[in-house]
Amino acid sequence: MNIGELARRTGLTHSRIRFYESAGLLKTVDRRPNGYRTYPVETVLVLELIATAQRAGFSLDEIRTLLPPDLENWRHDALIEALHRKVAEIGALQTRLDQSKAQLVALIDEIEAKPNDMDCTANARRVLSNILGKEVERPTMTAGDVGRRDKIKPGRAHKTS
Amino acid sequence: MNIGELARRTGLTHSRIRFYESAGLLKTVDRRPNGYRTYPVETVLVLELIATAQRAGFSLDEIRTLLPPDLENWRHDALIEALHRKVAEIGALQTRLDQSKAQLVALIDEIEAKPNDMDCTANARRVLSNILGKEVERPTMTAGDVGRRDKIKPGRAHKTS
DNA sequence: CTTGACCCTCAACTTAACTTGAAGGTTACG
DNA sequence: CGTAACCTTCAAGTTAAGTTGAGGGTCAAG
Repeated sequence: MNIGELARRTGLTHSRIRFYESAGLLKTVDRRPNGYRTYPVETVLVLELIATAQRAGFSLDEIRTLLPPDLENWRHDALIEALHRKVAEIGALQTRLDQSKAQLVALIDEIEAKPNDMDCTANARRVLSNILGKEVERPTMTAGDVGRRDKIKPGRAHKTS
Repeated sequence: MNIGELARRTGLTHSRIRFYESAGLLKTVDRRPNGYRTYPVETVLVLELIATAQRAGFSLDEIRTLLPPDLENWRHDALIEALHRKVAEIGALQTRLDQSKAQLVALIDEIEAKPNDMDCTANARRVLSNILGKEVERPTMTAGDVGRRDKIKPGRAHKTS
């Protein structure tokens, strides 16, 4: 079949299919005398497999190294190992996401838990110091002089401000 | 302070800090007579805040629209809303990851659950047909003729093969 | 013979978030 | 004075996974 029909059957674009070929995911494609690419039916499966693997989080690079030249001759051990690795990777990502989410939720709570008698500015400082885990100094003197403490620590190789 | 010390204090690279400035995250930076950038101490906080927000999944674009010109004057409502949106986004991503992970685990099981009396080729077909949710025809005749069924459905505008 | 639907190649563009490099000014030390 | 450690700008490179466009063949119908 021509690339147009393959595209229709798989839902991919022409350019994407050609790109996969150039990326080495599609092993030498046959040509008709006029130069048109011609594909065997299995190619539909291969492309669907690629798309599925991508959705599962595999990069094209990973997919290329795992895809066998022949759909029925998988490198069994490497495949199983890659699947396990990917599961672990997803797990790690989930852990990070759990943390991020918890942090965001905590932040929301904290912002909304402003004591009635506290003004917004003070609350901003309070929240800020909490999320960054450090003291946030309140600007005391006329703004513009903050950080203008020159000549402190004349130790070699770098000045402060 | 100079960019070098800011970099040391935040753990970011010089180039990254300059990049943030050019990306509009750092509002006009003061210069010394010699052209060197000079930063007030708060910049350390701003940069740490940016890094933290990034870790939580915010893009620089999002961060820019949320960062107030002044660290103590947040756009409260927009911020809260953005935080809620991000939490929801993370939730959606987690759902997708759960699915991917489950699919991968199922795939591993399936590959390893090959009946003793089935050969690898047949198992590959079985597994393949399961993950793609369709029948995978076994190659019957001499390979090379598969998909060469011409002239079926002569419907206008595109030929098969 | 023209029109329209196909197909081809190859280079350049896209996005995000930076990095790298070239070319050069500034400052401090010895 | 040299040199090392700073700092400057600006352009171009990086990665992934494609997309877009220019310029040009092919093929069947009317």
